[in-house]
Amino acid sequence: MDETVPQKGTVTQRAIERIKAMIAEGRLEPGQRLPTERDLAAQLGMSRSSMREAIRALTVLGVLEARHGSGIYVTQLEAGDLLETFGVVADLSRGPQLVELLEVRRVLESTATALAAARITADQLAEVEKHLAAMNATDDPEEILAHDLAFHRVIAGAAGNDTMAAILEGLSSRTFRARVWRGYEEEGAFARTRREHAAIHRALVARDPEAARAAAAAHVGEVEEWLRSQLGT
Amino acid sequence: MDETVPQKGTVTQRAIERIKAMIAEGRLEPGQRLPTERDLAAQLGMSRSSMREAIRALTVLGVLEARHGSGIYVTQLEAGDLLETFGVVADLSRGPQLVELLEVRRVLESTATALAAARITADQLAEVEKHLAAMNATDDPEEILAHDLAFHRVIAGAAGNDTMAAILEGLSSRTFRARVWRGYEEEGAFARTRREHAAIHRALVARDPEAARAAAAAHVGEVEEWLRSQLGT
DNA sequence: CAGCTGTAGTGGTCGGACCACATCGCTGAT
DNA sequence: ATCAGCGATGTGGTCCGACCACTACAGCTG
Repeated sequence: MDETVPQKGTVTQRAIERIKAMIAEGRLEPGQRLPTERDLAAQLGMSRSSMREAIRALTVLGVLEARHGSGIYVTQLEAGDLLETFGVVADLSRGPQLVELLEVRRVLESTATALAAARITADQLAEVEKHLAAMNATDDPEEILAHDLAFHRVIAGAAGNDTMAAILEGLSSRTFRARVWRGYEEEGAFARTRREHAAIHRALVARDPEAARAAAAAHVGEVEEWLRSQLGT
Repeated sequence: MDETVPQKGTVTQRAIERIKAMIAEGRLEPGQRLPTERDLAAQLGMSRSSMREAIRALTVLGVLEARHGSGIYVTQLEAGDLLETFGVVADLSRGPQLVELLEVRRVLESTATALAAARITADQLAEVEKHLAAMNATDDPEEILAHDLAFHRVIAGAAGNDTMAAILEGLSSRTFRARVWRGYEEEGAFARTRREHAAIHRALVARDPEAARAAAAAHVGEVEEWLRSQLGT
């Protein structure tokens, strides 16, 4: 009788599934250290090369973390770890897909902002105001963009849903915003952006979720509409 | 003078960035075939092993597709390709993070259902009804789950935003639903689920976005609340 | 012309070697 | 006895070369 299980897919793919399964079944806890690459390969009856490819793939997915000279560890499996790859989607999307992505962001960002209006603490609100002021105090597009991102990041964080915040972080990834930003700024959109941010801030101060939701939706919607018009060219 | 660029991170990591950049810059179009592993490795001045790890990682991310004996190709970079990995998040999330994930799903699902109410075609509506009927005609949990998933999939597809549909697909991934489903069914929740699905269907037929949004939000919210109560144990 | 076949080229797997780095125990001076 | 310094060990990172499995296509065969 042959005990060799039916080979489905590539060896590396099987290794990925096996490791994922071990984590899903709780046999590997977050933060725990895995056996060495050499041992793992031996356990699953494959070469170290194939096992390394599996580990590399899971590392990129944010499931594992390899520390040179120390070992391989399971990440904390928190939202930030696993959703980091979400940025790749934003980076590689083009044309109509960017609009769809922005539409998703509008939905999530407006919800997050509404939640934040109800839950934001005084400290967090102070941080929001810090970035708002910094944004209005300079004309350097790079700096404005940085504070713009931080502005929304603090708000998303105040919404109390780390998963949602992590997704929004990915949707607002550096290159994504930078690409849209380039042409956007040359239409005097800065002034409008500042007004919109001010409106969001007002709603947060007033602790008015509905106003916050509307302001955030309008804010993202502006960019969305602009991008949509660009595609029609 | 040394021409060797400053080595940042691992060789494999650099290869991943380089290939991603090539795609982002449009030097590699969707569907296009890449040079062979051996050539790519030579071009970037690294070993085939390291290049293979990079390719494997991008394959898992849904950016590349390797066809044994044929070559390596860029995927269509559509929502479905890139967001397939989103299922991993759902598979490996536990406890409070599952609730957060469900909260995100509630937001997106309700929006998608509202959009569907305005845009769904007769054919799509017929498909929805097919799964609704099949779902009510059996008591086999497995089959019910399958039609449940299909029910929501058709609706998400009718919303007209493939990106949103792909994310929802990941959030409703098989194992994710199966895990929640297990205990959920033993509380007579089937009857309630059927009522909720009927409500969603009614809203779609009436082409009433607001009713659809409310019905979908309530539907997901029910599961969300149940899961939240389970964690309190 | 259709079908088969052989062959070159591709990704998939393997094993081994060596390098770079982290860790920890040992050494030896204080 | 304490602790700074150092060296051995083990780990992931990289490279190489070989071979296997599969695809694609040119060329042959009927």
